[in-house]
Amino acid sequence: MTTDVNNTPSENLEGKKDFIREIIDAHNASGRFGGQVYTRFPPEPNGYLHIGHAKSISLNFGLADEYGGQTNLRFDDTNPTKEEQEYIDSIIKDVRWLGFDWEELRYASDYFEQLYQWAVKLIEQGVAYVDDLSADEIREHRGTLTEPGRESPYRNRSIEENLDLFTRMRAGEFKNGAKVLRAKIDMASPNVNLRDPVLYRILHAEHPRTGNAWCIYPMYDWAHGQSDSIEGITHSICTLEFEDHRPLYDWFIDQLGIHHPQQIEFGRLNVTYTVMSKRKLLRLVQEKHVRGWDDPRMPTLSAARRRGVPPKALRDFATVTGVSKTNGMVDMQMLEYYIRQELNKTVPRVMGVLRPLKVVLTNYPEDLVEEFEAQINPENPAEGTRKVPFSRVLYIEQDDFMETPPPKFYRLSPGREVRLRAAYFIKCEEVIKDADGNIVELRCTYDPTTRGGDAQDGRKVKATMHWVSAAHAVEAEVRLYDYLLTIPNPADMDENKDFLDYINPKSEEVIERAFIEPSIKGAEIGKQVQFERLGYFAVDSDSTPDKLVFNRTVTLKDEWTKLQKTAGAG
RNA sequence: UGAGGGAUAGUUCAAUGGUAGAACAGUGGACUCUGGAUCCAUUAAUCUUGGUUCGAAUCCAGGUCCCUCAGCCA
Repeated sequence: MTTDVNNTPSENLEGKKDFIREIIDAHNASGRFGGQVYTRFPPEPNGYLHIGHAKSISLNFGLADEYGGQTNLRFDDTNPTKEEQEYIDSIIKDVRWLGFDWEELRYASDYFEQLYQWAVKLIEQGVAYVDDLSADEIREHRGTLTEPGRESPYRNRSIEENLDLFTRMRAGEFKNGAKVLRAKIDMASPNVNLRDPVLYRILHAEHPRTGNAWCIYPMYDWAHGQSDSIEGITHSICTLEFEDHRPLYDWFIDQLGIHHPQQIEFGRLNVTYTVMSKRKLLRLVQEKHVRGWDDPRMPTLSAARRRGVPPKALRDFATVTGVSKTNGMVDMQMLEYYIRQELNKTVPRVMGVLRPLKVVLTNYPEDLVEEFEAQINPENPAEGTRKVPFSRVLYIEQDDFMETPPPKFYRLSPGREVRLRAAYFIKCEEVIKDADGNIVELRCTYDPTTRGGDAQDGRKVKATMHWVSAAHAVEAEVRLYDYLLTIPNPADMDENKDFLDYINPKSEEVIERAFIEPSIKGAEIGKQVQFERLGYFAVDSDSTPDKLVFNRTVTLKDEWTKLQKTAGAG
């Protein structure tokens, strides 16, 4: 049922059980569900899945897998005014991409008829009634957190009248908001969810799946538990904010006398420097602060895929952050660690120069072109080598040269010798500047005896740098991504500011003309590589046959940048 | 001020009456044809006050702080 989920860190967490697994063990010990574990992932199709969902998905599918059970994907599509087919499609795609496959694909809307019949049953049992109060009046009657509510004047209608009215609600006799069906529980309950919750509202709206078959739609509380029950779910895992709903979840199921799943709540996963609420993500998209749901800066799964994040990194991240009853804020660097870990093992190396500085090797023959063998992945030599052409005119990274090098700068500077990866040692002899004093070219010499990068005399060099042959380089656009926000926790912003005020202006930087070694030619959309010394990159969907576009998935860890930052701060 | 939850290194999790540990982050070092990777070392925590106990992060009592709930959203 699950696929491609081996070798997750959970293997290293053996013996450590979180509270959910302990509950399941207890159920298995008592025989409550006959040893069965059947879970479900129940998104509402009103937006794209994000990293927080990845945790819920991994948990639900992972649990079932561990206990030899099954998991359904179920769309909680009970509110047609907010839901769209586009979201259904993207969710299906994202769950698959994450590496999971479901036992059954279901929709809450599959159960509309059954839910309706059960509502009728509740009316017949005298525990549900049609209320004519307006939304405002209902709110007013509900009381407050500290004061009990008051009963609706329509609360004690006869069963016959309720049945008649409910039938006519379904038949479309009433306008939106004219009536609702409510459960008759306790208007004085200290838990406001039990103060006669609404079961059905009238919504003359077209549903993505049921079209115009219905004009009354069940509320979450009425639909969710019963849907779980129908599917034979044993453990209904949801987030903390539903704790107060559990008594209601249990109440409905007990009234109906049907299979009773156990609702279990766990803490949401938040990550620093981004936002995770659907409302905020929707604003980012609608107000065009990003280019779409899959803009690589977004925390959505489709954005992660586009940016080049391997699904295994997300799964490992979900596993290692654990499950508890605290709503935590995990450091984005934790996620980045798992992204790097996975990509380092699996992705080929390539040399690419983002900000080119021309280097002319004055003692290298004009027309000579050599080809060097460079390892595809030093982590896995079995992958072999690739050929990289070398010639008299090269590009190196501007950052790799300093005319007056500060302490601890190991790279190229006048008179200093460095290694060009897999090629030769070169030495900087002369710096060429334009009229404004900008460095435009370096004149260097190479040492032919260091061919392949090894010095015969055993002399050492402090830096090995990436490079690209000017005549052979492939031009590409490269998009560098940084954190979406300038502050780790959006909750820490000034009260009179909006989270949009904290969008990182450098969250995206576009380099129009970068130079990549020719082996990159023909790379397909989605192809992941490491640009040596720079980071991991993936070919973006904006690429065309004529022009490659790369997204930086994540940088490499970088001691030098860190040194500069700490020096700048001090 | 009603109800329901929560509080352990900077962060996320362990420890379930018996030596407070891991991962990420940080720091120092080794190694290196990626200032990458890897390896080694290291800094760093039980919200608070009492109580029970030979022994408390864990049990009990009081306090403090944080989160969620008053949609015809989910």
